[in-house]
Amino acid sequence: MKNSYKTEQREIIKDYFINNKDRFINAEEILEYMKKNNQEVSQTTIYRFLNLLEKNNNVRTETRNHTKYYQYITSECSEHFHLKCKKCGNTIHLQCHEFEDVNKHISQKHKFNLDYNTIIYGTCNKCI
Amino acid sequence: MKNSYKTEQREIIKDYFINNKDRFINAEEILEYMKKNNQEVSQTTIYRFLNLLEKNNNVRTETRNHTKYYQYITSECSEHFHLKCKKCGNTIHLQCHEFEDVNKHISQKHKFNLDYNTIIYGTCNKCI
DNA sequence: GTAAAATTGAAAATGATTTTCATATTGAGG
DNA sequence: CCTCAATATGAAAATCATTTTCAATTTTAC
Repeated sequence: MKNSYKTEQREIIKDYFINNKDRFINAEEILEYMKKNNQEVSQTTIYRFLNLLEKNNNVRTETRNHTKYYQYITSECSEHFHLKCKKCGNTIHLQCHEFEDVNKHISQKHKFNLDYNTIIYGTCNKCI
Repeated sequence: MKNSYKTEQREIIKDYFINNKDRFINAEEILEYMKKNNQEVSQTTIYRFLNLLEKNNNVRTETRNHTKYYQYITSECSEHFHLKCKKCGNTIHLQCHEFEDVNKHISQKHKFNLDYNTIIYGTCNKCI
């Protein structure tokens, strides 16, 4: 990461993100996790690291209930789109050529480049 | 609106939304608009009305910089998707059969129903 | 090693939003 | 067109996630 030093705390937080890459996590959860594992960190440090990750585009974010949630962006998930159910929160990894074809169409005809880190919301059939 | 009374203030706020239906607006902007037009409202009332609109699915929302922005949902914009540039904020109204076809595909094969009020983020060619 | 750059933590500050509580307004049903 | 229960309002205080401040510590480049 540019202009940033490696610290043990940051590595642990990053690992926690990677081990929970299918979920969105907020500052409070990280703080609790660190406490449980007897890792000393102040919440200030957590917030600062989260801001850094966001600035460097290492995370997707989502705001619910006045609090910001973060999901680490792994390369394996940066090549397809994600459909997230607004009700149950379940996420579908959309790895299908149909959508890729439309993506190309949108890029060529509409001059717009969809962001793989965008989350596309809707409702899954279970939750209708 | 269910279980709600019509009040002059609410009508004015709603009109303001409709006259700015292509933009996202926050509580502060509404408060300023009301002041300029010598309409008495407390910010409490504005926040309460915004929450009501959200609960009733009358608005799309977006959070930037710790503040929540709202866009009124008009029927004319509830039948196609919206691509929003993360950089310039410009929005493309995606009225094309290609995307509609994929939408059907996603509904049938992936058992997922995209939400027309979802905003799909990316970057427009001007901003690359 | 050393120093400059970056990180840390505790406490205080910020600021958008919510809550409280007392008062005023709305509209459905007589 | 009254009445009353339901709902809306405003001012001030409270909340709470996040940021700032500032002094002290750690990291890494040279």
